[in-house]
Amino acid sequence: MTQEPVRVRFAPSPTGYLHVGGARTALFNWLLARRTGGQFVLRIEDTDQSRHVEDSTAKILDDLRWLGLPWDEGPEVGGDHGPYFQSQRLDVYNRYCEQLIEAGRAYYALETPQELAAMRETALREKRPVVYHRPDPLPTPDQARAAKDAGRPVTVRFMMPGGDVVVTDEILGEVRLAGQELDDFVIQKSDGWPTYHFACVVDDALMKIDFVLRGQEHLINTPKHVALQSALGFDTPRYAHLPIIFNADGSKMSKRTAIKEFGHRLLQVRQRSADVSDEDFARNVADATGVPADTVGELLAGKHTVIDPALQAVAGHLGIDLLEINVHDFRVSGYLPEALINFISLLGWSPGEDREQMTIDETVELFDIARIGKTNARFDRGKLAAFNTDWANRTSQDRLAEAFDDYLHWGDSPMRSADAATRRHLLKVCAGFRTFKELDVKGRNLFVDDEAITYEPKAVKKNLTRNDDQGYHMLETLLPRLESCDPWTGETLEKLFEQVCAEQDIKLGNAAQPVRVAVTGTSISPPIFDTLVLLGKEQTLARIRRCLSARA
RNA sequence: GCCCCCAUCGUCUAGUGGCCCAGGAUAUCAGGUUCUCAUCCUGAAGACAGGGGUUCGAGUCCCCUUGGGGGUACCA
Repeated sequence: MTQEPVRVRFAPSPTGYLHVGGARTALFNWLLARRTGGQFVLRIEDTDQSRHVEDSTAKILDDLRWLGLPWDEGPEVGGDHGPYFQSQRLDVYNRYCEQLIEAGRAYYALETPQELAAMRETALREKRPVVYHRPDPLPTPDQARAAKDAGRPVTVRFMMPGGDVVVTDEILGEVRLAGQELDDFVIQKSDGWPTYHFACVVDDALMKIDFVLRGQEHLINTPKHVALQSALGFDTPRYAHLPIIFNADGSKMSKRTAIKEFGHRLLQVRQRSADVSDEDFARNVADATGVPADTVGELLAGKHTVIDPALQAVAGHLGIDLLEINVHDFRVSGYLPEALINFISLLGWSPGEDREQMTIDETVELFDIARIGKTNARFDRGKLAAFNTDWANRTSQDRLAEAFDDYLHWGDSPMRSADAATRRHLLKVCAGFRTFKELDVKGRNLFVDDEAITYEPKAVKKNLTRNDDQGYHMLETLLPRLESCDPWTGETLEKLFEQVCAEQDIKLGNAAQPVRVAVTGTSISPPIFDTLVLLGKEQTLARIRRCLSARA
C-alpha cells in the first residue's frame, strides 16, 4: 500500500444533493488521505452556470460532515491553494488557455452547436467514430474575433497530439486508447468558462493533487487530461477509477428511478381502493395533503418528473417510501451515517478475511487501493437496512440519541414533541428497529392527540370484535383495575396484567392486544407496558374509554 | 455505429494455479424465543456465464463468444 502521503480531492458539482455514488468516491478519497497521512481537498466544480442549483453547495458540505468526512482544505475551511470554487478561478483558466493558444497547442473553433450535431449525425450514419475533425486551415484569432462580434459562438479547442495513449490505472491496469479516437476537445466554452476537462486539469496541478481517485465514467477522459498536462508542463498524477454503483435492478441510481418506483407504488395503492373513481381518489388525497387535485392527477398519470414537496407530501400521506438516492434521503429516512459509511465502503472494496462490520477508524487502518475491485456494484437496500440495525444495536445510547434528534429534525414526526428522556426511553424499548423511520411509525401514535387516533378496521376485527367482542370485554375488565393501579410503572402494570391473565387463564397476548389497539389504533406498537408508561395513566385510561365508547 | 472497461450464490463479496465437490454477509425458505411489529438464535437451499486453449493441475493465466456497464457534449 502507498505509504507516502497523498493529496487527493473530491470535486462535486453543485447541481443537486450529494449522491451516494459521490459519497462513496468522497469516502475512498478521504480514506486514502487518512491512511497515508495526506490531505483531502474539497473543490466545488461550478463551471456550468445553467445546471447550477441554489444552495446545493451548502447541502453537499452539510451531508459530507454528517457522514463524518471532513476536508483538510476547501470551502469554509480554507487552505493554501484556494479559492476552492472554480467559479472564482476564471482568471487562472484564462491565463492557461491563452498560454496554450500562443504556444499553438489550442485554437479557436467556430462551429455552432447545430453544425456539430449535423457532423455527429453524419458520422453515426456512416458508422464512423464520432470525432471532431480539425479544420485546415485553423481559424485565425482575427476570424474568431469577427465571429464573436457577429454574435456567433466561439470556443477554444485543445489540439490533441495524436498517437495512441496508454494510461496506467492503479485499479484497472493499463488502458490503451487509439489516437484517432481522441479528438480536439473544447477547453473553453463560448461563454468564456472552462470545460470540466480543462478546469479539472489546471486545478489538480495547482492544488498539487497527486492522486486522482474518481468514478469509472471518467476513465475515457483520462488520456485527454494526460495530454493536457503534458502540454501545460504539469506532472501527471496517479489515477485510479472506481467501479460504478447501480440500483438493485441494475438501473442507474437516479432521481428518475426513484420517481418511477414511486409511480409503481402509487398505482398499487390506487388499486386497493378500486371502488373509488380516479377523481374522488385524487380529491381525497388532495384534501388530506393540501396538494392541488390537478397535481395529484398528474402524479397518478405518471407525469411527474421531479421530486418536489408535492410528491413528498403525497408519498407521505399514502405511506409510500420514496427510494433513497441522495445521502440526504438516507438521512431523512433515519439511517445512521456510521452504517451508511460502513455499507458503501464495501461497495467495490473489501478488507478480506470476511470482515464486514467496521468502524471508520478500523476502515482507515484496513484501507488499501490494491483491494479495490473492478466490477460495478448494485446498491442493496436490504443489506444496508441490516447494517443499520446492527449499528443501532451496538451504538452507545448517547450517540443513538444524538442521531435520532437529527432524524427528527428533518421530518414532521409527532415524536418531535417528546422530551429527551422520553426519546431515550423509546430508543431503548424499541431496540431492533431497521431505521429511525420504522421506530417513528411504530411509536408516533403515542404522541398525537387522543382525538387523532383512528382504529384500523383489521386490527379492531382481530383484537376487539372477534369472538363476540372478546377484546372489548377484556377492556371492560381491565379498565377499573387500571384505574386503581398505583403507582403507574412497568412493574405494577406487568403484575396487574399477569393477575388478570391468571384469573382468566389466558395468555398475555389476549389482554395486551386489545389494549394496544385501544390506545394506538393499531396492532403494532412498542412493548405494551412501555407503551402504557409512556402514555401515562390518565391518557391510557382516556384512550381506552374513548375506544369503548366508539364501539360500533 | 465506434471506442473502452467488467464478468464467483438474487445482491455485496472472499478467493492472486493445488488449502475450493468454493468461504462470509445480506436476501429467501424452515424451525425456535417473544405481549404486537421487529430484534435475536438454529438450520436449509443457493454461484465460478458459455466455448476453446496453457498446465500434472484453473474460479484463479490466454483467446473467442455472450452478457452487463461506461464514453462518444460548448455536463461534470
